[in-house]
Amino acid sequence: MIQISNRDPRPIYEQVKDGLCKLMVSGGIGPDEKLPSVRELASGLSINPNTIQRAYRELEAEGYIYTVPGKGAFAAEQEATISAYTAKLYVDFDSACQKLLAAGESTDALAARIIQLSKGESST
Amino acid sequence: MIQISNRDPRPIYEQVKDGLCKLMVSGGIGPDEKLPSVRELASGLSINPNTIQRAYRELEAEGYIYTVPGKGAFAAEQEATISAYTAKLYVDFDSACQKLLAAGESTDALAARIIQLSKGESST
Amino acid sequence: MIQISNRDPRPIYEQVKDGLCKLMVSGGIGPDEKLPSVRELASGLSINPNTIQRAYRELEAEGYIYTVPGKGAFAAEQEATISAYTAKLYVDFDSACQKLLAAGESTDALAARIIQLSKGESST
Amino acid sequence: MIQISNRDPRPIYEQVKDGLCKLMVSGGIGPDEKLPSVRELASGLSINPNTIQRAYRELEAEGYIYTVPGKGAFAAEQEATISAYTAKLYVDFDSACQKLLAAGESTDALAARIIQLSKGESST
DNA sequence: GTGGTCTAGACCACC
DNA sequence: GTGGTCTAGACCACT
Repeated sequence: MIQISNRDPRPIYEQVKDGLCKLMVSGGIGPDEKLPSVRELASGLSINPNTIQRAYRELEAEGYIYTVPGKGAFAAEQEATISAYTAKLYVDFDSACQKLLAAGESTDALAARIIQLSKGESST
Repeated sequence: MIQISNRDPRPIYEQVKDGLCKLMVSGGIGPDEKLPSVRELASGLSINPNTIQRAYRELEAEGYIYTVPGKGAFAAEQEATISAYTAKLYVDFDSACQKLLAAGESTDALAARIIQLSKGESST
Repeated sequence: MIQISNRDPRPIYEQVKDGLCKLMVSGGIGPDEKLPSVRELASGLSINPNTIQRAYRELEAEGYIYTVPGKGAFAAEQEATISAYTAKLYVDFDSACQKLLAAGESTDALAARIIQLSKGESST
Repeated sequence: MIQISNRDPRPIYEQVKDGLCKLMVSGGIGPDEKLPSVRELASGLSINPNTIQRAYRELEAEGYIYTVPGKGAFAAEQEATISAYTAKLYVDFDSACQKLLAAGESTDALAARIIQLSKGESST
């Protein structure tokens, strides 16, 4: 369910973090549900376990998950997770909007595009 | 007129490219107008000339400017420049929107935020 | 396997690009096969690593190779590579032919010369 | 009659040399005919006279023209001029052919292309 | 003066 | 180990 691409300029561990975040936010992984183990995910995605480890470590530091030594990693409460995640997304959103507005695009054009996107949501 | 920040995770040459693009798109530099020379901009921004040159080289490869050896670099025709630039910006915009929509945000919330952004627009 | 000559008026990074292209087109390097690392090739050819890296960067920008940070550079799919490469070569070919025809040479003379060249073909 | 382009990567003086050679070879300028003066050509092409001067200097060194101090520059005998010029062109032609043959193109394909070029000689 | 290339060597991020 | 960025400084070609 997590997509890793070498053509993506982002480092692998970030792609892993992003994939797990999406799963937790969209409900694919509920609160307090166990995440796949490092080894499991590593072999499943054909990625070095160290890379997965780093993703988990950072996710924990950012509060998205908590790990119980000897048991594994678990999704944190969704409320906090979601609000933190969407806050991050809004940073990118604001940046993109401001650049487009500065480039002369109208607010109506952007709003129309959003509606269009919400309908034909297919790729990516 | 171009802002360089080492807190920005992007490499310096990309920040320079972005700054110049903005200037050309917003009309700060008209078509066929001369851009600052490599050395000039380098000393102005306290950046190594090689770094500036890389920005110029890539801008030329992407069609934003054309350079005449011995004379300097000049802005290309705006039509192509602007459409290519906004197309790029829309890629980021679409990506941000899709993630937010996937995270459960409503189209109305995004549209409202755009209007809010268009009002409190401070810097270019 | 790559020949660099300072008698060649072309910059070194172009000679490197050309050499690598030839290798990939002729099958010396198959699709998805790993290219020599930047440092390796640099020391092998007694060239500064920065110069090699520029060649790699441009080859990637032109779609001939793709590079995975931390892993190395790999040859792209051959189909696109070959067609793009021969298209480039035909540009030079056409230009040379047109000049010769304009200078009064006959098509038969050129055709005969091609056959002659195809026989006395020595190096790759 | 001479075309100068900033988009052409070749230096201006080479483009001027090339333009004059073509004129002499194609008969636009007959043997012992006077070439335009440096100043004349410079103002006509909106080019620095130094650049024209360099083109003339090199053409003389290569035997294409001869200059009579106080009188101007004149085209040399056509025989020698043409053979030297076509010899140069054949170097490019051979190089282009060899690369294409090495890339797997057939001699027939090249011969066919030449005939095609000789008919629809329009652009460039 | 301009841009273009090259070298040398350092530092960083990722795997 | 890998590629990516940046600096410093030199040299060349063109105008």
